[in-house]
Amino acid sequence: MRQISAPAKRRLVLLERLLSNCTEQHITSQKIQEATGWSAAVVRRDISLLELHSGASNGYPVEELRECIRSTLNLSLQEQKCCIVGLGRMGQAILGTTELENSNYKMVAGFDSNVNRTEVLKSNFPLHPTTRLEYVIRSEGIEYAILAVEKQEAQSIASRLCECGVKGIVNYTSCMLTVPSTTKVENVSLLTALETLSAQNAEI
Amino acid sequence: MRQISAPAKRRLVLLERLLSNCTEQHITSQKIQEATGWSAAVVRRDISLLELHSGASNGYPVEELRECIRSTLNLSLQEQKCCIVGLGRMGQAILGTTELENSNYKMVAGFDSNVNRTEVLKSNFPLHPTTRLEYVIRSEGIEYAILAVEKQEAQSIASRLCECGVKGIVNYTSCMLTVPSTTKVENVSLLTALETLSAQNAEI
DNA sequence: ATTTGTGAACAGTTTCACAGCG
DNA sequence: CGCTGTGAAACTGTTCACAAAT
Repeated sequence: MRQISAPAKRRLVLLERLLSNCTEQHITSQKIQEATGWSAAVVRRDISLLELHSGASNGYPVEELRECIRSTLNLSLQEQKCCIVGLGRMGQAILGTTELENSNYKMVAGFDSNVNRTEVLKSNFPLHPTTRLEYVIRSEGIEYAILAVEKQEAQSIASRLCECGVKGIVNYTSCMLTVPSTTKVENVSLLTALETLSAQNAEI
Repeated sequence: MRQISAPAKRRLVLLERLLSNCTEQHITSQKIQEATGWSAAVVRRDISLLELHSGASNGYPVEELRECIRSTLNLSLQEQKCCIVGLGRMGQAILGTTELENSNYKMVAGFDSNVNRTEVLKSNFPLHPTTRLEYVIRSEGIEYAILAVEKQEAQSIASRLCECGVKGIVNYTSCMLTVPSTTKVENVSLLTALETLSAQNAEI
């Protein structure tokens, strides 16, 4: 067997985040159950798909497990290039984030259709007018985009991003994007997240 | 039948977002398939769980369907109160967001452990030192929290939020939170989202 | 002794295919 | 007559329970 289902992949990504803050040397499926709420059986099944085979009578070695998740799920590739499109309030907050330091993701470009912003804002990487989107993404080989534009622009920018081969979009807008199956979308808008929480709490 | 699965709820929330930007009067399951990538059969099954029963030979009436999703999934309740904890770069961006205007969510409080921030920052709702978290959440009846604090504080603040009965947390930190099953978490950190995209793109 | 790894049973979700309805 | 709604089948994911490993 060597086929990791989508739900298992999502859990493994979160497990890797959990392990990154873990101070113990070893961790058992039981401990992971307590921390995450997933059953110990599902945890063991997920991890077995990684073909780690070093879990023993004292549980999984934390660092080894973490490294195994990272390599299997392509979380350890060197320098995956990202860009941010839309430099309004949200985009500016992301510009200055330190969250990607020490990660494999590197922000290499920002875009906004308002040239005033691209000229005035300060950042560690170049800011361009949105007209240069295709050129910069192709020449830099950017694989991931963070979408933080106004609602009205969201779908058209998303389509342009897909067109130039971006593999994934982190969608900070509350619009549902239509994209080809070659591009993946993660919806992280505040409104969508709140509505998802409400829906989960609705007992039906 | 009257049991909506978690994946179906997630899809319905996104479908509601799609409908909110839809200009047509009617929409068919086939059209929804083209926009979302979900199969027409799964769309019909999801919608059938709502017991709308007004789909006809020209598809579902958009406004009626949208309202039905909203009422079934508790998206139409009046004024669900939210607060934001952590007023750093990300928190400040959320402070000023207009995304929740015209929604049922109302931001009513902000918290930060740095009193300088709570005194200096401008906002349409009161900002408090984090020591007042429990008091304000309980007295205001706040149900949802947006977590945008530093990594080190994330788990302890999350536990305090659960303790005072918050039903859902939108987690902007890249930490995996351990919470009781009475509180739901949506992880929307940039790093987690990027890693989830990479994992989906890894062919295993 | 404790914990993993995994066949086999089970539960849940999606797809198929078509009857029934507007 | 096109489109929904839904049994039944197919598939996917989860849980159980225990043999294997250290």
